[in-house]
Amino acid sequence: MTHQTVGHPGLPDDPRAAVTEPTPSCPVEITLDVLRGRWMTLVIRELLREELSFTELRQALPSLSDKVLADRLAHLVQWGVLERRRQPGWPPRTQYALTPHGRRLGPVLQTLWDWGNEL
Amino acid sequence: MTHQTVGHPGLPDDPRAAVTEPTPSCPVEITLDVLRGRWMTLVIRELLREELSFTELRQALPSLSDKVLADRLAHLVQWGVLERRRQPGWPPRTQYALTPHGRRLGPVLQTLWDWGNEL
DNA sequence: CTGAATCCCTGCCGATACTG
DNA sequence: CAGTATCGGCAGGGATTCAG
Repeated sequence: MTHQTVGHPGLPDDPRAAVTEPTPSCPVEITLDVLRGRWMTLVIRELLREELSFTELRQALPSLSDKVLADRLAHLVQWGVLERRRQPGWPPRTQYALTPHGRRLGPVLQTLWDWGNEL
Repeated sequence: MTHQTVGHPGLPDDPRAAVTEPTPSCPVEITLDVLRGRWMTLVIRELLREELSFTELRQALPSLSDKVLADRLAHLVQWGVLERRRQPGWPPRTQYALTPHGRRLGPVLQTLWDWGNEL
């Protein structure tokens, strides 16, 4: 963390903390964008336990459709949260594993859990 | 926090941490629901600085429309994040201030900032 | 097995106009 | 001043079908 402004304790001393409209360069927006969308946190939770294949994820989250699962995984790969490893041979198999950056979402989700669990 | 499960380190030992589909009772979903929607984090940021009236918020976030601002404020009041205080007399004036629970969103936003700022 | 393509439905968000 | 009412555009998400 950088140091705090004197006038606004608790807010980062960064120009992006002073924007007056939503912008993709704001770190808070970035994180919320990674987490955005139904099923997203559950997919991440499953992969925090262990790396899984497409089908294993489907079995873990039976009500999640193929299309949405593929969307979520592609989204996370694009953000550098997930690594996708195709296995050669037949039948095809693709393993999904969190990157180091992705694994650091664990504490973030814990923070969200704790606040939501308050009161 | 409660203690951790042995088999799944880093995940809360709570039935709600094992759900297989999105549910409103999950604390993570609760927090993300509070934070959901465009402009929401900026509105909260403004109120973390100091309590403000409707018009002061409009001035702080000029591109935010009346309707959406009213929606966001009502949403936050309903979640117990904001307290709404009507001043008697004319012209009408309504002050919005974070509750203690709402003020604890400061560290949550900081966590989101830090992760999004990584790399 | 691991997706991509398509269709449809819903809910969000913005703009505008209006009221106590 | 502090909202509400109404409308329309657009993107998200689910079901189904098809392909490498």
